Amino acid sequence: MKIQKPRGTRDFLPEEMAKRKYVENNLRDVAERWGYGEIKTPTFENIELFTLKSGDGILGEIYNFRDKGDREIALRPELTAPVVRMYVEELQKSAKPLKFYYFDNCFRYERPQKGRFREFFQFGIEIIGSDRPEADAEVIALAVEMLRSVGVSGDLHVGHLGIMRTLFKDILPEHQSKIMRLVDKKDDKGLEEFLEEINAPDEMRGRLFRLIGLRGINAVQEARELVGDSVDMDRFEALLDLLDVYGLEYRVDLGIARGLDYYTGMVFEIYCEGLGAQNQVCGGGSYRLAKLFGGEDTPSTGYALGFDRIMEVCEAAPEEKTRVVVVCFDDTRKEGIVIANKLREHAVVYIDVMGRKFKEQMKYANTIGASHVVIAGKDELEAEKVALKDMKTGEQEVMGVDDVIAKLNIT
RNA sequence: GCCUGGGUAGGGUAGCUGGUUAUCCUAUGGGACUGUGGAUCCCACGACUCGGGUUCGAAUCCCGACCCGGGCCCCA
Repeated sequence: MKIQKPRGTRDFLPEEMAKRKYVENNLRDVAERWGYGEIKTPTFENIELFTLKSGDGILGEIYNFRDKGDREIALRPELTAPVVRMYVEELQKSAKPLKFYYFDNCFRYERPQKGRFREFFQFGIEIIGSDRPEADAEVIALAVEMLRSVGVSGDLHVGHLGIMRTLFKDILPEHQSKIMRLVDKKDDKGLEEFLEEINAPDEMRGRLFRLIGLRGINAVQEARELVGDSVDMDRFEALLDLLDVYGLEYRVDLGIARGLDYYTGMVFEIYCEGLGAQNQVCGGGSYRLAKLFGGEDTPSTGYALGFDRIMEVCEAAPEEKTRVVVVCFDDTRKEGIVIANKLREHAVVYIDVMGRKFKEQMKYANTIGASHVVIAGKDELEAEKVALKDMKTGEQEVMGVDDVIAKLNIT
């Protein structure tokens, strides 16, 4: 029986890897230019790192195992928690803000479907140490810029959890989180029923429903009327102001709840067409996790891009490289290798390793789409030259290897 | 975990109202061609996802598992 890759995993062949690498490099480049430094955390962590903030309920979605030292280990299901762990463990006293980016694989035990795999890739950034609107705005602008750099445009939705939370500060925390979940799902009916069930005050109910329905430019003003003035309101307004400075198009959506418990302030999501049910390519917000992991309370903001989903929708592709095939004969194979090596300093060079005859080598050059063939035959070599053939035009010319290099660099 | 569609050589397919050696295209390796590619011809390679059941006989019908696609749940 043939061995197959595990469910929800993928192999990436050279052609696709070239494209993925290209997109990855573009994202990296943007992150670097904005002053973010790359970090790498372990592929697996102690499982508490992930259960601490989300409870045991998430165990069903985590790849976990007990190692030989009887430690409970989890393959990382996301990267925000590891980054904060790293910060708490070794960077708490560093100059703020800390700005990191990462690109790595994550694992979740879920039913695979379009844009969702059990091993998937996230490209994300975190900025640690600032709770100011400037940090929030920079993060959002960076997300949009990254997507733009690979030719992806999406709908940006921006919200703020602090505003909604002021509405039900008197409600039990577990009820709050259930409400957030329902809000995030846009399940108005379920929300109505739940509010009924926990006997929420009528007055609060009405305000909540009006709040999560708020959209567009007047949303802030209306929200202010609904929940009153607060630091969060001011910050949110300042944030929107800054988003205008960045020249971003966005939609205020106070109904974003992100389904997660740890976000505390600004939250945002970016959606794309053409991805079916999994249309979110980016999600993030500001949070306070450091304290939970045993550090000082520290504000942070970040997001993760769904790299695989970006690959689904992005058209960007690397330029085709110039390929050159060195063709030789049985009596010139060694000379061919030397010439190929010299040319490799300037181009992508192939040389026969199949023991093929001259004609077959030409054929191979054609199949791989070589732009040029360098023929190293006895006659040419005796004159210290080779023949350069242009595969498009069919023209051929005898010249020295240095001339070949010069010629290839021009075209 | 649930609902739904599907699984035949590396890729794409025919067969699927059960019945010889499972069809064709393409790709790949080799040859016709010994210093000039894309064409043609020939040869080779290579598949019924797995397991059980029904049957004299299963790629074909039934059940289960696995995997893929779409949707739900979930999405830290």
